[in-house]
Amino acid sequence: MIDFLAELNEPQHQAVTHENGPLMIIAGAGSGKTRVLTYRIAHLMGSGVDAFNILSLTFTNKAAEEMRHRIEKIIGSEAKNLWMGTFHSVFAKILRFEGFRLGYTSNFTIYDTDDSKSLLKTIVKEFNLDDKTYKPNFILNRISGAKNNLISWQMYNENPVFQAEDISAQMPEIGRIYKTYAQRCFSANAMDFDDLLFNTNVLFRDYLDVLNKYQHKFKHVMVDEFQDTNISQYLITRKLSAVHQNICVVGDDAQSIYAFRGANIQNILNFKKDYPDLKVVKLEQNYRSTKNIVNAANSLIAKNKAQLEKKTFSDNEEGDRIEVIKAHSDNEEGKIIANTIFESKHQGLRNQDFAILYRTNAQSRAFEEALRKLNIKYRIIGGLSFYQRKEIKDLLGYLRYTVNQQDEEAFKRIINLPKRGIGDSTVAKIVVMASENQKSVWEIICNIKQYLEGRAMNSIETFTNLIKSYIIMEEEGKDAHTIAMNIAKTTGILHELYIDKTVEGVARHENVQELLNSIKQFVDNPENEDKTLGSFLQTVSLLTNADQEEDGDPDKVTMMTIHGAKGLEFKHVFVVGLEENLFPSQMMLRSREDLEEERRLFYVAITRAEKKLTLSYAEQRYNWGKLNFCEKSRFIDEIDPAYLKFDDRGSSYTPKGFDFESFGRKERPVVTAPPTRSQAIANLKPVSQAKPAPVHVPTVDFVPSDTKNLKPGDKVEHQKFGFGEVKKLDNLGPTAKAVIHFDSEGEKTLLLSFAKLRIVE
DNA sequence: GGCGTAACACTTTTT
DNA sequence: GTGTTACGCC
Repeated sequence: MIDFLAELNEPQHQAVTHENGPLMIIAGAGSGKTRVLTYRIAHLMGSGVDAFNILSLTFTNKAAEEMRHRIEKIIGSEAKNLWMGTFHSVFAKILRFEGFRLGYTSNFTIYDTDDSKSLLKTIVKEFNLDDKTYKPNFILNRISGAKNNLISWQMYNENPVFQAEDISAQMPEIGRIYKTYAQRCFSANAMDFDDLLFNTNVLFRDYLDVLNKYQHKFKHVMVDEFQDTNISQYLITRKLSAVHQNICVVGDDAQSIYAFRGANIQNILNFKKDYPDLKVVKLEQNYRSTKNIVNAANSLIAKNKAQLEKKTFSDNEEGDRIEVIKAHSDNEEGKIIANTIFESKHQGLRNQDFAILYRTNAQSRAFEEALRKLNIKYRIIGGLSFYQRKEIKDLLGYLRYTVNQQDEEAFKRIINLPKRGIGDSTVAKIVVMASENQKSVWEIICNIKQYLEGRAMNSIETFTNLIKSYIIMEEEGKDAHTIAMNIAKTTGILHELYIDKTVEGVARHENVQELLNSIKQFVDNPENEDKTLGSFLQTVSLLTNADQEEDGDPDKVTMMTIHGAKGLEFKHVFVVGLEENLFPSQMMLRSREDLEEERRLFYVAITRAEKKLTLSYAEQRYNWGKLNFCEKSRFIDEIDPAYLKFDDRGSSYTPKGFDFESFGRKERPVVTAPPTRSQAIANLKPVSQAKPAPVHVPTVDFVPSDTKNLKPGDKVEHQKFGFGEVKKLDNLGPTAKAVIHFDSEGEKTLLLSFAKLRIVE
């Protein structure tokens, strides 16, 4: 075996060679953590442990793949058999095999955040609640928090503490929403992200034979980024390693930045209590950054109270002081940083050596524009990912529905797409029918003429026949690419985008082609044994932001949020937007008052830098069309000023060495961006449109905007039927309904979401 | 009933 | 600046 142990320092060596019994590695930033984990697995395999007995949980799928390749280089192709991946992807795989015990089929759908929110929205609407108080984001966070602490909807509704909290938040109905949400997901044969972990816990709790099987399979369990695991994840790993007791966790409490999603720093702090004979190894030497950067980071993190004792240090060169730039505006901030990058390239640095890190995705625009003007190539990680684009989700919707006809979110997305004359009211009727007859939407539309009539029915039959033809292909065992190609063609999605010659239409067509390509790659990849549509979908829905495909040119400036930068390193890092209320974030401070997590986030940002670090802030910033005046972030002042160097360059600053001549005196960007939607519209219409004077229209309180106040006995006015009285309200069904007795028309049942009613005082 | 247009609301971080 | 909803027209 290759002697890779020689190059390790003492604590690293201990961590790698510790074989049996629980182990905790506290790995400071830049301490060679990835190397230790890689070698540790290689060492275990070298001493006779089979690859398929090792489970290694990472934070991104990409990290897992990289590690697998590194191990492969040391130990050989046996590394292919390692179980590696994110918590979500590994346990989704296990649930595919074992989920039938909980009532799911093997091709269950994974709801992403958008699906979850859309489902919550419909539930709120059905309950006739005000969607301004009941915000899907908030409810989802609440439900997610409950699930991550293993609180089922039953437990949630039985516990008066939660109800008291919800009442004080003006949302007493959250318990009921949670219940309905969970039941809907289940009947749609779907799990959201949190369910993947929650259900794994249920599975291991209720089916001891299953637990036993995996306990014996995984002789070694390793968890990377342990500081960012939540209770649910921790319990899974604890159960899995209960037999062999070979659990190895790696983490750094100073880099815990996911408490907002349920990560629990107590996991690290309490780990010792759960494993009394725990061996702890601390990796404290930073090999990544200069002394200046490490010291500055230490001086900042010292302000935090909750942390384990450790002393990180660097034996590297002293390095430059940290530069702090004050800019007049957000756009100027972009220009200055783009210019700095442009100049630094003469000092032998390449694009790929730079990273621009910000707190929120929305901040990327000023930097994009500035970099494009100087013809500097960049890539953005995160933000709206490829798989969140409308055209992609549309095609994926068809794929999902082909695999799982219970998937109502997919149904709602594709039923009238491309337009086939099936409108909202028809869809609403189908949903009502389904719930009244205790059947799934699919069963209704397969026999639609038994239930409803009207001109949309023929379109619905065409639709079901289309889907049926895809299902047959799936049952015949055709691979994912063949089916997806067929769907893209026969639905007309591809054609519709093909004939759309607008800029966006062309881009969308390309995107769909790209998706089809990636499915082809998935099918052609010999490492994927299961080439079915179901298998592809499960992989796709668990891709992380860091898993984005590259276009082959690696020499680009990287832009991303600090959260996305975890585990990465760059020669020169810019941390931008250091303004009070932006970083630390106003939201964070208002909702959780957790300044320490924001500080750790800043710590993570600083420690990404190898040689140089630049901090910047702007005095004014445009946010959603409004100009805001900003103050310098308190975090800059928390760094020991001995490590800082202040610089305020004006907006007239132009980069040295920028050759305007070769650009024809004009800034002529070679990297062209597609015009934005508004630009495209502006190109179509002349600007000379006179705006009509605003007309004052008296507002009328028509339902549904006011349904929350509607109760039996109310006198109402209907636009068409005139005056009447509410007899009965049925808001338990999928669509809220009211039985109203009208003076002229007699009794009528109305779908409230479409009725035009007004409450008469 | 369906579809196009205009006003409206929304901006934390991610699996 | 962008995506969603509501209204009014066909």
